[in-house]
Amino acid sequence: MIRLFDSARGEICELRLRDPGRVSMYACGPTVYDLPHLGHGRYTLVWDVARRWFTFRGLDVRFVSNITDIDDNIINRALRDDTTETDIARTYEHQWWAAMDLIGVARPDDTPHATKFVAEMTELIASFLESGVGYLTSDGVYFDVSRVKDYGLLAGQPLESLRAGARVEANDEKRSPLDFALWKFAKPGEPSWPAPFGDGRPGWHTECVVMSLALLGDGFDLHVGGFDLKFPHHENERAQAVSQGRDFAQHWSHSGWVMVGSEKMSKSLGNFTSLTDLLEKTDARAYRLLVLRSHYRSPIEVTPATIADAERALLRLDTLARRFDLAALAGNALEVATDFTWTEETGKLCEKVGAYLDNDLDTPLAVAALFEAVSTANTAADKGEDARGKELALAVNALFGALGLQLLSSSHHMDDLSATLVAERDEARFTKNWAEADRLRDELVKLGWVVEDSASGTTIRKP
RNA sequence: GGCGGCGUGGCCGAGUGGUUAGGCAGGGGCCUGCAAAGCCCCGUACUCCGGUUCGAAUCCGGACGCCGCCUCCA
Repeated sequence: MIRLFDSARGEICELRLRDPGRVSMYACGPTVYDLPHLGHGRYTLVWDVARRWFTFRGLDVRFVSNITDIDDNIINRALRDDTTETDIARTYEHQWWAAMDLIGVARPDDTPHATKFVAEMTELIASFLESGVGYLTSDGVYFDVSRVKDYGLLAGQPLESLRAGARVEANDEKRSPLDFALWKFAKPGEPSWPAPFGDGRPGWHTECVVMSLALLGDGFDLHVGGFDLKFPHHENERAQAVSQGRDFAQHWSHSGWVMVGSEKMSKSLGNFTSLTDLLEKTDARAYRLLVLRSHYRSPIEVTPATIADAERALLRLDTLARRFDLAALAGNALEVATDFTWTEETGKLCEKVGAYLDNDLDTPLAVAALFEAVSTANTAADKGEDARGKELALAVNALFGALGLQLLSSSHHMDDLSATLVAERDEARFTKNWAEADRLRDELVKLGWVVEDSASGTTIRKP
């Protein structure tokens, strides 16, 4: 049984499935108007891990995550860059997937694009106008939140108190500052789609409710995203669905944000680091390990220091992979080692790690248990229990693999010169010519290698 | 103002009332020709003030500090 904190209920509860054995899961994807930043990296990693874990548990997961390819931000960016909205969306969607591939986030099963669902959106909006839940103003169509009984469910407070805190609204045609745009009429030169109530473009909240219901159907299992989407975005998605008497997501989960110093990283604060930049100078696996080492609902600091810390921890795992000659498991692919054979000892490890992960995706405890198993494996091998060490190492590899973290035994290819030096050093050591052996080691170090000796000879690796 | 969260050893970061979190860094040792890697040992921490309890980092009350949402935001 998988348990997960539910933002609507405010407690950890069982993830109940509409169809036993199958998980339908939706994550709001990016608006493609800029490079993805570390916050995008965090939420995609968190839910990639969840998806992988569900899959490892034998569940058939259908994961849908959209691309918002029409939005005010895209229009503004196109104006700024003196190009078209289509060009901006295409450019940054490409950047998005490139970053996702680098960071090892598996592609969703479906990636609906908002512009491909406009017909469904206008149909929905028309029905809102008909029922009176939606209303026209001079600049678009708005949704009357007072028409939804339990509006504020996700925000955790009633409509009145939300309204009390709302900031002064520029648009005085809205009945309430909490009402949101379903549709925005196009200004001259802006991209627009035809609609009986006036040509224009859909509002963000309408895009996601339409796409999630279209692909996953009413009452799908799990809707996820970053905490900052909980209100108003997710609240508004839900409001639209329930105002039509439709079942929406049965379970809501939100992931914590990335902090910069003591502030949340966000587009509006302008304090973001692009994921693309990070991945250029860092092993992407370090970011995944950093994310895994904290709980998904807690804020994390991503700084050069915390990344370096994760990189050194990763080194310990790669050293294990090298010592036991572990095969690198599939990175971006969602493959699960279903044919893994557990021994009594590794079975217990799997049980322990699994219990942590089943309980609100407690990756920090799971990772701690795996690091303990690394020590156990090394100790076993040190004592000459090679088979036992190997079994443990294989299990650690399989379980990290289930979380999408690849252990690498050789991440760097040895060039001819280095290979020659290694061979010469083996010869020097064999003949106990220590001076020559040390000289050759110095040469290898100068070439950027870390030299390690063992009974079977010299091995080299990058630091 | 409303709602929610956080405050743990040098750093990062878990924590279900009592028994080792884990990682990184640091110190000592084993191993090694010397190293590296690995292994063993070492820190006795929980913002503050009360309270409950045989016993609290963990529960209750209060104080202080910090953060987030209520506006676009993962």
